[in-house]
Amino acid sequence: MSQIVPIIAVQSACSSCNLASLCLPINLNQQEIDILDEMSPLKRNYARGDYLYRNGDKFRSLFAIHNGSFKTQILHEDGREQVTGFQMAGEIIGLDAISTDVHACEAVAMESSVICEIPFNKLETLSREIPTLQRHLHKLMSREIVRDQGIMLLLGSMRAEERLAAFLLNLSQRYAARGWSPTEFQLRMSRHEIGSYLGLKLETVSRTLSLLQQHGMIRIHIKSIEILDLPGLQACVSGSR
Amino acid sequence: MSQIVPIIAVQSACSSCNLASLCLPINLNQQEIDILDEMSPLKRNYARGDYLYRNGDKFRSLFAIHNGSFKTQILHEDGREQVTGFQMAGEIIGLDAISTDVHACEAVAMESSVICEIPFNKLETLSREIPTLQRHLHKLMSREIVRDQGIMLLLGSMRAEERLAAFLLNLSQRYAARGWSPTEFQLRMSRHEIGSYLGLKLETVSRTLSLLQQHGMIRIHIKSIEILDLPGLQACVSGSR
DNA sequence: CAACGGATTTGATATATGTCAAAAAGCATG
DNA sequence: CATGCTTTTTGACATATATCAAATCCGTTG
Repeated sequence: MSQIVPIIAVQSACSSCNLASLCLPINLNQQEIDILDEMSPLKRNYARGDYLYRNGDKFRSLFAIHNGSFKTQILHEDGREQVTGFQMAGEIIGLDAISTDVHACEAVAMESSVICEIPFNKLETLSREIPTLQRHLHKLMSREIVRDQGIMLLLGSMRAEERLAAFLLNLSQRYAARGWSPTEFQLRMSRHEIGSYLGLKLETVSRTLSLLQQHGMIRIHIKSIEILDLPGLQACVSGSR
Repeated sequence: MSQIVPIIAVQSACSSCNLASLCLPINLNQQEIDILDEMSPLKRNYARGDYLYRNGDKFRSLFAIHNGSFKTQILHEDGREQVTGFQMAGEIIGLDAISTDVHACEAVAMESSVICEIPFNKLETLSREIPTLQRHLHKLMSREIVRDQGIMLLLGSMRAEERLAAFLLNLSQRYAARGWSPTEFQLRMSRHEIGSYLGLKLETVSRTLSLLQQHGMIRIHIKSIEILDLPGLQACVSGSR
């Protein structure tokens, strides 16, 4: 699942939260940074279970995750729901709402989190003045498209074991990109949520994780996971069929 | 699958192909239109099976389909492939390549087609000068994200019959939006390609279409399809489970 | 620390879809 | 228009995942 990449490049040292430093990390000159800082985006706390936005909410801002993590999900009229992503620090959510000025999905905090709100009107205005920012915004959106297509590949053509392997590798890479351990981390989401994301039932998720453990690929206990055999997982994903 | 919408609003009367008229249909004033026309995008013909771009090609332009239709697909290293979309007249492809400056998938003509090439550098420059165009580009990209998430929902939580119903409804809507019959049209793609798109094997696609026919929802013969019961198909998609 | 409720694991079984195979139908070619 | 190749349909059977159910584990709360 190499198509699934972190939404934005990672800031390991992000003390202050403003557009220039965290939300849109790019190389700008001082003058451009000053302009950005004037936006002084709002910073807000969210507790586990809080909604960042809901289906149908009016679109005003993009949201950069300062720290913590979120899940995004679509709700279908018949009650079906599909988790479309798990987002972590440094990633930006809300891009789907630009198309209709209304949020097409909902975002829920998976733990205590801090969010930078980026008013989209301001962002558009600024990106007309700062080509680097404009280009960055475009790449951001395009990367989301590529990520989604990677998930389509996963959902459309991988078996349960391959899906789980791809999922774990993706988490591993994103933790590594943040300077955290790529082999030992806590899953923030339940089996049910993993299942929804991967198009599997929670029992299948549980069974398949047990299987990967039996194969010596991982050690897992509830939410604690240790990856023992990264190349093995990669082979699993690439292992055709 | 109301999430899956046409990529851009449709131009029923598109005699000339330039940014102002077809490729990026929006409301601009005359001055803005003149600016756009200076771009005078290249117009080129493609035969069935021709590649518009391939995996790994350097990204330079977006492509607007003037007429005809294309499929886009991802190739996985192990030979797996996933059709990520079927595009028709008025839709824009290539957005995935912005993220890395390299095309992440390939686009193949499904019939004789005419393409308008839109140099992306010029588009970015122009969209800094024309806010309406900038907003339009953003909506274009966001709509692609929403579309992809709709497919994730389909692949992650629908059964074969529901997937086919959603697929047919989506085609129907897009044909209708172009002023063509929403209930009678030719499928441009093979059962294999439909299967790849919907995460099903071609035999399952064939069987399921036969089933929909038995239920009186459609009349299908090879590539000719007539939809007999639009509400029935809608109920099928929304019919939970 | 006991008790409760939700999450996870595991087992037994059901079912939807995949796989393999063959026939039929359609389409292109000489 | 006869031939051969590809696509589609249909059947029989295999298998991966879903479903239903129960036991266990875990975290929370009083």
